[in-house]
Amino acid sequence: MKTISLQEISTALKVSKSTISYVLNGRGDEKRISINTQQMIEEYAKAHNYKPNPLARSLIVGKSNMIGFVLPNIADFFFARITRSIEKKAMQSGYEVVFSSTGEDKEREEKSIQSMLDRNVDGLIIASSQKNEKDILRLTQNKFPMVLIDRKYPDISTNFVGLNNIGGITMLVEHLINMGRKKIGFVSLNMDLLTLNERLNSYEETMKRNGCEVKKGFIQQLEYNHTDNDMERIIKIMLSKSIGVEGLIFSTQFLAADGIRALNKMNIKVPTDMAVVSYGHKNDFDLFKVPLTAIDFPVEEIGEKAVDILLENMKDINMKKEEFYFNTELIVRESCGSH
Amino acid sequence: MKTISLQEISTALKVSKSTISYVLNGRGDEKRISINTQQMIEEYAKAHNYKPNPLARSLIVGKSNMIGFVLPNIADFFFARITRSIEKKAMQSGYEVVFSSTGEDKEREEKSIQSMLDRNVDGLIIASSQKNEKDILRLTQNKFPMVLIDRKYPDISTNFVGLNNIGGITMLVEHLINMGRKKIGFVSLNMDLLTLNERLNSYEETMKRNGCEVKKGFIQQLEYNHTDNDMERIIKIMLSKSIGVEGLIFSTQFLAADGIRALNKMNIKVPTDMAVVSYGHKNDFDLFKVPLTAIDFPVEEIGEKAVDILLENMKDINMKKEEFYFNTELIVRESCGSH
DNA sequence: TTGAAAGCGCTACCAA
DNA sequence: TTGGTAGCGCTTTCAA
Repeated sequence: MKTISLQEISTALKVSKSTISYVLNGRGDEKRISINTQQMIEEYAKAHNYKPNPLARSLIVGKSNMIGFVLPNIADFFFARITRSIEKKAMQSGYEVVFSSTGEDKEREEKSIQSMLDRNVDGLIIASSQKNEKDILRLTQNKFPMVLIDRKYPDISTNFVGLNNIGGITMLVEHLINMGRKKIGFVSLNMDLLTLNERLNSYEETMKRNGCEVKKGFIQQLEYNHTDNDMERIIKIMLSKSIGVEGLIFSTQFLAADGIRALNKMNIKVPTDMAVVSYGHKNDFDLFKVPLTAIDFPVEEIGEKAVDILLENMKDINMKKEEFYFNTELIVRESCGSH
Repeated sequence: MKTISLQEISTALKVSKSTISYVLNGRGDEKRISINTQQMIEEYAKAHNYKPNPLARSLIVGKSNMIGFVLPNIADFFFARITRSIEKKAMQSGYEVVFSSTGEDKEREEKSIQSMLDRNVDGLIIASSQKNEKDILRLTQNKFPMVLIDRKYPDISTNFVGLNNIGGITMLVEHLINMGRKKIGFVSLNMDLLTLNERLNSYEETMKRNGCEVKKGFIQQLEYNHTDNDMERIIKIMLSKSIGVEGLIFSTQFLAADGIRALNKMNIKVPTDMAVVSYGHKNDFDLFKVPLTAIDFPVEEIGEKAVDILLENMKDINMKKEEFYFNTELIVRESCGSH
């Protein structure tokens, strides 16, 4: 299990540790170590499969070759895909990734960040709970290399990679209107996330701009941990005579799937009785009873871009903050009627 | 960014580092440090939010409070869910998790394992590529705490948590037979994984046991990175007159979704023209055009059980190897006809 | 009841 | 061109 240490190869080769360290760190020429010793050392190291102890090294140089990724939940497919792309991209530059799920909890997010800092990560990618202004501010002020993804703090200027929510929702609303629906409901989560708020605001604005009234009851917000019953309840409300919604926008792909499940159970015909669209895409939307029209967006790309910016930031502590928004794409299927 | 160090609190309090270390590690009474100094130290530490540097500590004690999880791909929903459950369970015992995706690649798996070992992880959970016998053997021989999940080496005795594949496939075959289908095809991946082989063998045995012939062409294996066309091609083959399959078992949930996609495209009616079942479940199978009958299994539980066994193993290096198989559950929907 | 000092494995400075 | 040595922040042995 143990790997050979600098000390051991030093005594074996009768060469000082420092010399070996220089050579193995590619500073042999710079330090003008003779070509012979260099070769000897390198051969021995390779032959004995020497790997420097990253802990010892990290302790002294203050770096770790690790990037930390703090996210709400690794079991969320959206974040799992981002994680993979971060990992891939980071690996290409010789970095490893440590991650930690926070469950949208402030304390756990604080702990995760601190723990990664303690482990000397060289940079941080954070999909924050948006309840942890303190740490984000602290990191920013200390010029610690960091990029936020998906979740942003409006009052703090940071690197950020996210989605063009406004464009996406606009497409959705206008698609529904084009399909002849004017009374459009909006189902979201009651979490205070900027990304969700942007979607809601964009819905309201686009409705107004198109001369569609947003009646009381058109907007419904569910708990993050809602049940099937909760979903049925709010759909029932929106279908009631006084409200009479004819089209439904779900603000996340998970809500959309839950919504379809409820509609099926309540025997409400899509798209005849109710047109449905989803902000966010799932792999099997095309296989649904009524294939679902949805906004898709680049997921892997978010992670890749975040790593790009982070690496830049690691090179240049004082770099200008960069914000990047990916555009979304409307995938039209059959859930709003024939097209 | 920097946190206070032992040295700093030592000079501030005029107490030696060792004393402080003892107290802060809960060995104050054992070392018979006076209650006064103990209190003083603890208060000061709390007030200044002292956190021992995990790197320095790890370097000396050879432990890290981290569990390593090596897996094929974090973007695979199955593994993402397991990762989350491992993380949750580990956290309850004060451990953090580092993970690494290997992409089913032997070299990358070796590297990941070595890197985790170098970082002094206290134990390893591995969903191996099954191409890395060498490391698994080495770890076993060195009595390094480890548990394998999902992927197993038949020739090496290790801790293991997996699925009762045989039971699951048996249910699937017999369900199809009960629904009146005798000519049943089996679609799998051409990867040499024990878990996949078990499913294939179980299919053949159950067919035989029930007096159903497994004709040439009944068994089809696709590349891991197959295209939609590949899937259509093999379905076409199985549907050809000479073979004439009436029911299809897909050996993973991903294959099943791809298969349904192909059947839809080819305009083959499920279940009339073709009954379909999936070994493995996806969240939205119930929302499909024809809700899909599938084998479901506990996913989170695999991770939890793995952590349980690993913690045991970390406590007792010489513990008897434990193998655990979770039973699967048949969820009957409509893809094999009315029930 | 407490402290001094060694040492984990490495890097980096200063000497030689 | 190379080596000695200090020190990263901590734990642990031995001495006081």
